[in-house]
Amino acid sequence: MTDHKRYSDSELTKMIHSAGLRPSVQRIAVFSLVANSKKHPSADDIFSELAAIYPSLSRTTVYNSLHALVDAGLVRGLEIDCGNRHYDLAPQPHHSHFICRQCGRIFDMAIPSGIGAAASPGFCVDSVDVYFKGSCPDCVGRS
Amino acid sequence: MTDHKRYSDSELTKMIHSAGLRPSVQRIAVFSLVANSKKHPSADDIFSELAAIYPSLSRTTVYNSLHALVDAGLVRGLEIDCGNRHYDLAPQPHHSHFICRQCGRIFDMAIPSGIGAAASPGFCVDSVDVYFKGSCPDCVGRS
DNA sequence: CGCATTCTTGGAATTATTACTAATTTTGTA
DNA sequence: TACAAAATTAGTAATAATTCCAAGAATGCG
Repeated sequence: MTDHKRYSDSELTKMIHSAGLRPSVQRIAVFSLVANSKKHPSADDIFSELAAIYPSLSRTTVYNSLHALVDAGLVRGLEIDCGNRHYDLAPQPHHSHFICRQCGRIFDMAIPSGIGAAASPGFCVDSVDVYFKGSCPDCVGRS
Repeated sequence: MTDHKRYSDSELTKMIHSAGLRPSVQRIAVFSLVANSKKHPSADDIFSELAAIYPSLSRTTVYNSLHALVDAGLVRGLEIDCGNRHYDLAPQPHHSHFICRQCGRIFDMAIPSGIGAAASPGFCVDSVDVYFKGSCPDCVGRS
C-alpha cells in the first residue's frame, strides 16, 4: 500500500465510479485488497484471499478487474518480480519499491527526487519505476 | 548493450572462465549475443537467433546459460517488460532503461546519480534498476 | 586414456496470463 | 415495474514463458 490510510468501501466505490467504471462488488473487493493490503499482492494473492469470501469468484474476474483498474489509472502494476506481477495503489507521481530476494516481500521506499527529469531528450516519459533489490531488515544476516 | 565495444569470443571466453564457469560453445554464443547485440534480447530472441546457427540448441540451454551468466554476475536480467525478461551485459553499478510502449524497443538511459543511497536504513540493497516508460523519439507523434 | 563432474538436450510439467463464450447482472428508459 | 441494451462474470480452453527431469555428451583433471 501507499500510505497508512485505510480506504473504506464507499471511498473506493466513489473512486471507481469517478474513474468511469462500474463499481461492481468484485471490483470493489479487488480494489480494496490492493489499496488496503500492506503487501503488494499479486493477482493470485488477490484471488486466494477473495475466493475464501466469494466462493464463486473466478480468476478471470480478478484479472479483468485489475486490468480495468489499471486502465482507469487507479491501480498500478509492479514489474519488480518478473513473471509475477504485483499491484499497488496508483501512486503519487513517482514511486519506488524494494523486493527482498530472500522472503520475496515488497516494500515501499522513499523516492530519490529528481529522477523524472533524467530521461534523454526526445523521449516522452509517462512513468518511472525505481526498483531496489536485496535483503530486507528481517532477512539481513541470514545466509 | 552497455557500450559500443564489441566483445570477441576470446574475451568472452576469458570472462566466462574467470567467473568460474565452463566456456561451452553454447554459453559463449549466448553471452556474445547479449554482450554485442544492440537490442536487449529476451530469452526467446536469443533462442531464435542461435537456433538458426545451432540447430540442436535447446531452449532450456538458453535459459540455463542465461541463469549461469546472471548468477556469475556477467549478465543482468531486465524486468522492464513483465513476463518477458530481457538481458543486458552486467552493468556499471547502476543502470537505467527506457522501454517504448509502442515499438517495444529498450534503450539505455543515463542514470541519475545518487540513487543507490536512497534506500531506507536497515535494507541491504544489492541492485537498483530505474525503468522509464513512454514513447521513444521514433514513435513520439504517432498515436 | 579414464573417470567424475558438469553441461546440454528434449520433452513434459508448471505457472501466470489471456482469449473466448455463454450466462448473469446491471443500467437506463419508458 | 418491465424491457432492451450494455457491461460484467465465470468457467474452460489456449498461450507463453519458464522450469524440471532424466539421459546422453562434453570437459578437464589425474
